[in-house]
Amino acid sequence: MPELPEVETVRRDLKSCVLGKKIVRVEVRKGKLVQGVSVRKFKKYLEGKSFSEIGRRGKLLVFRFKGSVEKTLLVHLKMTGQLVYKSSKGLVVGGHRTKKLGKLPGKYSHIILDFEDGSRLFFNDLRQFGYWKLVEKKELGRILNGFGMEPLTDSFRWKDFEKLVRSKKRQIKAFLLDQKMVAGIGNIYADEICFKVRIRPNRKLSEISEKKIKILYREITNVLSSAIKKKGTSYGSYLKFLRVYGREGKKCLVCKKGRIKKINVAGRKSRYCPICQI
DNA sequence: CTTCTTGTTACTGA
DNA sequence: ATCAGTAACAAGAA
Repeated sequence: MPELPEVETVRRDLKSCVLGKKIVRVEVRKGKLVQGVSVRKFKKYLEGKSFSEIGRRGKLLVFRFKGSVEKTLLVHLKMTGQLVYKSSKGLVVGGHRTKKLGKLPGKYSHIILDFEDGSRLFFNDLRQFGYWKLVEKKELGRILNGFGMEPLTDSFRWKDFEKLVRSKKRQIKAFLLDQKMVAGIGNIYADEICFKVRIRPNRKLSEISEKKIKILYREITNVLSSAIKKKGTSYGSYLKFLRVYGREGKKCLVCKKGRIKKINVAGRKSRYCPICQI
């Protein structure tokens, strides 16, 4: 499941592959994954253009076109989306190869871009929740402004974060998952951040001390940036560093005593150590 | 066959 | 206004 670190990894990998390459053909196999304009207009808009920059806001990828500012392409991977690049020599970048998603194009390749040099970009999505959306400037602003604080940037300031947290009474897990609060955190990293802060995911923000809020602020940055260094969990090696996610029933790696519990918080499964987390 | 799982959003009701 | 809870989306796993 791609969260901020995975999406950032995709962004960095893709930047070195596709920027500046002319798109010569667009194949849309599942029209419903194209949003904002009709499939016909979508193809027409992309063909002949090239990307000048790839940005990111939370888990959303923002593709800018060279010499054309009226529209921007937004790509959301949701739960099972992948962007896989294949060079003309057959070198594959991104995604994670499994039996089901192995072939390129495969059963789950729904949008395919062909570049002038013979390389290709595949959008694979098993569950088809992801999307490619062409938006105008005005809507782009509206969408990007809808996200909350962007961690790992200078705008993620302690004073603003403290004010935000102090104005809410929700459970910490619900807060971390809300993209309008802090953008980019999903189920895996929310659990991992809660573990690092030693707070149970169902604890209300109003019950957390000033000291722990400061630790929370620091750990959001720490957990996300160290996951990026490992290229994330789904495609990279951060899996080895997970302390609670996917470890329910197992002994806690820190206290060696507690068994990781799994409870429902904010409609999601949440894992925590009943000894380390209060 | 049924039920559960996954992230996000829309909706409802407190 | 805020927040909790739930259905819906698709398809695979159990």
